[in-house]
Amino acid sequence: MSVSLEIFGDRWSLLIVRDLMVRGHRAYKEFLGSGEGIATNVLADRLRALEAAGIITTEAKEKDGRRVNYRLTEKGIDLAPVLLELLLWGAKHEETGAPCEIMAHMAANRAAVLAETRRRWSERDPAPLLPPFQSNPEDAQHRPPISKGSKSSRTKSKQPKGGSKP
Amino acid sequence: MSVSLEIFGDRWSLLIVRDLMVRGHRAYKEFLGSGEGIATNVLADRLRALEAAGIITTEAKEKDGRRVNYRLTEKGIDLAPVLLELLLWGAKHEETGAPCEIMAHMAANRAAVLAETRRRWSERDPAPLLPPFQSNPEDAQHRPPISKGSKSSRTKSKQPKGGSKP
DNA sequence: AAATGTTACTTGCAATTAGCAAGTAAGAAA
DNA sequence: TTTCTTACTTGCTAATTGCAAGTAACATTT
Repeated sequence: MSVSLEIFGDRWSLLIVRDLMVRGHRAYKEFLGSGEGIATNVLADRLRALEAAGIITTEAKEKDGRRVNYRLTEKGIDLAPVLLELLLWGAKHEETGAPCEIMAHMAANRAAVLAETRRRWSERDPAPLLPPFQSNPEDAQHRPPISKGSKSSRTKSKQPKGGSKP
Repeated sequence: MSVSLEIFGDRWSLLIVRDLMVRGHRAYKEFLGSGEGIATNVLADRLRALEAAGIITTEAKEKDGRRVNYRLTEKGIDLAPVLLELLLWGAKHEETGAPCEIMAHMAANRAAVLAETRRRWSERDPAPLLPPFQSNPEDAQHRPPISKGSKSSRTKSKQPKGGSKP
């Protein structure tokens, strides 16, 4: 466990993995604008570290030569149970903005949620499994039930406090 | 999740929780000598933060007035699934010194392991569930199979590299 | 083709945090 | 009464983080 925590024992690494896994993030700027505001140098550093640890890969492909595609490896997608338990723990014990019907469903159907997560990964399904939940529901614009996402068309607002935090 | 990672999104907090949960740690110096070598000021800070987050409690009781007893709260013991998945992930993907029969057993019997962990917590069972695994097996002195521990009678060797890391 | 915009980063610097060694106060043991 | 233990704190240095401002490579617009 201490070896594992050397890799993602920090504020950001697991959030990056979560963004890859449950939101549909592929590109650098998507992580940058991802709610909680990681600094760009730290993001670059974490992506490098995650790649070095074999948790993500970076493919510079696609027709647009600027863009880089980040993707989870098998080792990375195997973190899904950890992320799920962390999400459920947070939903139970901290006030996240996560709707409790969804959380109850995920808690009762862990295996199905994990299977769906892995399916989305292997099929490169780009739709987010979960949207970014808002802490204060009045500024949530449209929240789909599950796996039918608002395509993450988020403005680049900085959200200095009380931002999204599933 | 980002709220949760604000609490234990660092190198040490989850290791402290693990020491409380699966090794039998109660006292300050036990954490200090716990293999991976946390600095004393950082340990004091993390214990304070974990207490503030409601994950552990500190009782200054016991007949010896110097000693402080650290203990997981319900919220803290609810982290068991997260820790278990992290342990299993590490055993699968990183070379921890964890014997793979034990890991296979835990992977196949998650519910039983979690039930036993919670039982030990509620009954204040002080015996370690898992010993500190060694990376290089030649300096492992005696490794019990499961939940029948070597009472953590460890020398206070500093283990500067390649130490114990379940 | 030139100018402008995008994307994925660096670089430099201030502020926070981690790590180390050395204390110290309260209590217990010799 | 001295010495030992335990759970810390304090001071200092080194590393890490966060912010703002670049920059190189490509793409798009005019």
